[in-house]
Amino acid sequence: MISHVKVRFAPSPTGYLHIGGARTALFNWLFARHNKGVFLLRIEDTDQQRSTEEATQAILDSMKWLGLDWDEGPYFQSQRLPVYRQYAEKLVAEGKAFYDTDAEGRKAIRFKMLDGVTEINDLIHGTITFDTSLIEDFVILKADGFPTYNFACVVDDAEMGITHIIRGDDHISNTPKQIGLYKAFGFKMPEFAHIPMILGEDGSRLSKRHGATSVTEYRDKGYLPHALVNFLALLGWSPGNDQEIISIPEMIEKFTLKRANKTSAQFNNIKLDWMNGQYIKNTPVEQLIPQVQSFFEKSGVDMSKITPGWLSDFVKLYHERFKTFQDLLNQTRFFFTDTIEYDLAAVNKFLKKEGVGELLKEAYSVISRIDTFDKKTLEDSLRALTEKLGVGFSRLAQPMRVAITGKSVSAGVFETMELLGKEKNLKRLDCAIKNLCETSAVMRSTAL
RNA sequence: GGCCCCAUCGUCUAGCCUGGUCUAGGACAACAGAUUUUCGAUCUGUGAACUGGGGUUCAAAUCCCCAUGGGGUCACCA
Repeated sequence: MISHVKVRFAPSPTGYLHIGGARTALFNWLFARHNKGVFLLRIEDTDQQRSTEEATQAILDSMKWLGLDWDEGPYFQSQRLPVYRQYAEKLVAEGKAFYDTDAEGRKAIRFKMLDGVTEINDLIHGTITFDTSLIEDFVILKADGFPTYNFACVVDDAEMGITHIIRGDDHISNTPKQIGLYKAFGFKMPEFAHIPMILGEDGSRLSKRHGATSVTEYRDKGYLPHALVNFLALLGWSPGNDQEIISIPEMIEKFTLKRANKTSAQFNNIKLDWMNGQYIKNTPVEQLIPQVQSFFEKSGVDMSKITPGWLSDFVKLYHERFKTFQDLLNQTRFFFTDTIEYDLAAVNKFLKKEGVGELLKEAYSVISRIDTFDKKTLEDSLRALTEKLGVGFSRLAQPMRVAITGKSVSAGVFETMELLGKEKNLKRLDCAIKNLCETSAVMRSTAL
């Protein structure tokens, strides 16, 4: 454990919190918690054009949803303008910075970059060397009175006592400028740790065209926050063994920068889905129920007639079979609507077969006579039927599944039928029979 | 283009610092088989990588150099 650790996450509120930012925040948080240090949040809103309050809110919401609680802040740089001005003027007074007017007539303060060699002792990369004569005198205070990123960042990190700067390695090239500032002020130098970026699934920089890239999108698609955190933690860090599912306390206990990677990682939705499925399985049904309820409601499903008992059976039946709440909804829409979508391939493969219509008619009459409509009775009577007719049970089960769910893939057919209820089962069977027996038309989306 | 960073299965990674135990381990995905009323569920299994070239060394995935490839950055954006 390193003593007196203080780290920060310092996003700029120009958009939602994306996956890469979330990972940076997570590493800082984990580092702070592991070392019993302080995690601070600072909003770098020095771009008057692009900063928005909605973005700030979205970032805060995302952090909370992920469970990344901060101990200090959020501080807003826009509220510290006099501080930056004062520091900038100090440099001017000492001859380390100067006023400069550009071609457009804007007057700003520039920092005099000293020529020489600057070394960064990066905790992840080791020594990185820069020739500072290649770096121009950069603006530290803009014409609008706002500081630039490099300046505000250094002033704040120093004033706020940040000991370790953990950030994306796209900031490596900013570091010599910031070190120049630290030296000019005589500030105590922090440690730097530049973690690799997260790339899109095709290996290029993460952007909107990669689909979901923001934390809120994953939340809205029905992912569990702990699963996302677990997945993100493993992107660029490893506990050192073969463990894939790691609890937050365990992550905190094992997190060290020494085990952080240098290589950028490609995001992989498929693995995230698998991981989320693992977390779903490990979550007790009782906890899942309210989450399913609210996700379905938000998605426009009419849950008003759903009883607690039914919902409980429903979640139990699908517990091992869904990866995200959105996935669950996609799999089970046929329960909640009278207009089901038939999968054409499934219809052709199982319904449009010789003798299926007759078989379904027999099943229909058996089912219509069942009074106690539960899976046990259904199984007993339907199996008895196929035995009587001398056909394998799957000859009946498959067409029935398609007729009832519209798909060839579903949970157990009896459990599904029980949950769906007698009336709807009969309606859907009837519809299938009619389509098969009375017309040769292809079933598509059929209103029941 | 200048400067900087990086380089192990398709993907995430272990191993690298402290060369030998690596005929390179795990996970996701893929594929095959099993099971089952179906499956995107479950179980079992298979294929799959040290970017290339030089060194150093008895010995290199591990250390050094070069090449190549990928990424980042060069704003009064952050």
